[in-house]
Amino acid sequence: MRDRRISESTIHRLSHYYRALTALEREHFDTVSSKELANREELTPAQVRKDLSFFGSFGTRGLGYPVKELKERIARILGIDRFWNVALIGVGNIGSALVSYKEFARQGFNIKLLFDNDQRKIGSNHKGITVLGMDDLERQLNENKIELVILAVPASSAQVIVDHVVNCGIKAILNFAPIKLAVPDDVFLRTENMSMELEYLSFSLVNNLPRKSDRKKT
Amino acid sequence: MRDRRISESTIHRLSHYYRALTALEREHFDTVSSKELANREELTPAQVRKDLSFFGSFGTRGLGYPVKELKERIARILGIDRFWNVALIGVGNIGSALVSYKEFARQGFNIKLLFDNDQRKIGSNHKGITVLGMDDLERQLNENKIELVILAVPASSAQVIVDHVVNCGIKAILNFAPIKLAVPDDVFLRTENMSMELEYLSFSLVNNLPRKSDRKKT
DNA sequence: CTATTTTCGTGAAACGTTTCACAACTTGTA
DNA sequence: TACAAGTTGTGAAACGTTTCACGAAAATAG
Repeated sequence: MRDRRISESTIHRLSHYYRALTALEREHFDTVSSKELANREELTPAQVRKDLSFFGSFGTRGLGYPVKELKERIARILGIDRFWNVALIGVGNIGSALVSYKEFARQGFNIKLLFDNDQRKIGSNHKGITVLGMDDLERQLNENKIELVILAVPASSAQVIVDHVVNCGIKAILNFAPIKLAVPDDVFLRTENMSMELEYLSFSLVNNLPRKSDRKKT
Repeated sequence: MRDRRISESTIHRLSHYYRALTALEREHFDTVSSKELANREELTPAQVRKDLSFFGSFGTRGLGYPVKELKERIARILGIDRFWNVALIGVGNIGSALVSYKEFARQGFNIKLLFDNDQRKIGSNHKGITVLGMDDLERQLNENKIELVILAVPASSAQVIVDHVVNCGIKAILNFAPIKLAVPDDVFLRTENMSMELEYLSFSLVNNLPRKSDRKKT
């Protein structure tokens, strides 16, 4: 074992492989070559092999990779071979869309609790979940063993709320507010900035950037 | 300055600079140093300078960069110094959230048209926009001079619909379906995969991945 | 059984990006 | 004017990622 650090891009590509393998399984393929896997996600065979070899070799020379085993293995690496209890804070436009977003549930992310600090929303019901007030946050997160929090609040209140969430002991946060949030070093924070990709498109249009691929790097 | 190709990461960082500069302008700063700009978006001063120098030098040695000019310049580079006519296809959970997403409008992306192929949704109203049927797509896109399409349809129908959109002459598409779409080389396509960041978080939690700031050498 | 084909796994090479380090320039002070 | 402090712009070095190329292994055909 040489350099034991895994890059962000590799992890993101694992998500792609997982997606492709799910399709391959549905199509009843037993094995898949690095070439086929690469084609499906617009990568190169060498990159697929490098990525997968990072976690040990489970391909068979002359044949390829076993679809089912590889899929399970990647699920385990990504931590989606289990269920995650998720709380969602902010039941506005984005928030209420995310409650119903089936892809999350499909990957094992179960939104168990909803929070908002708008009195008019507290007590209301979304997909069978009752919206709670923020004062109850810590007790509810603990009692429901929440490990992951999705933040869909306005940028203006995001930092205050993320501080509160961090104080409750949460170690992983997905932020949808278009703002840079500060968290302690032991908390994992990822920010989903939906305008950024639109800006990338407008940049491409005005600069006539020749296309390389559809994939994101960071 | 020899290599004339701009990297995807640089473009994404421009979005970050733009965001920071918007805040700095609001805080009435006239100039900003690469150091300050870097701090605000958790980058390094050298990287900020390299990125900005790529588009010509507009900083002043000893002083920094002029906030207002730099912001305008980046807006021009990103193509957000103007308005874009946008159509949104698929008025489901995600789609209807995006109609109300203020950040888009703030950056000049005006959602002008809504489409869906569900008879029950056609004719309904979202934020003052009437949902149209898909058979009217080409005429409506042309008449309204739509340059950019956001796709918020189920993965199962995404490819068919993107083909239709491409046939209408659209050259830039933002896809929210968690699937790899095929488009001709002259069409810009970006895919927003919201599960991917959740998967990254679950990976981080199960692998206790040290954050970048932890690995920085002192 | 042997030859041919397929495909993996991986060190090395190529390529790309970030950081370093410093000359050059601007501002401010006296 | 002279000098100190601050900051850019940029080659060069360091670092990181992707691609190449090929040996090894397995499958397949004859």
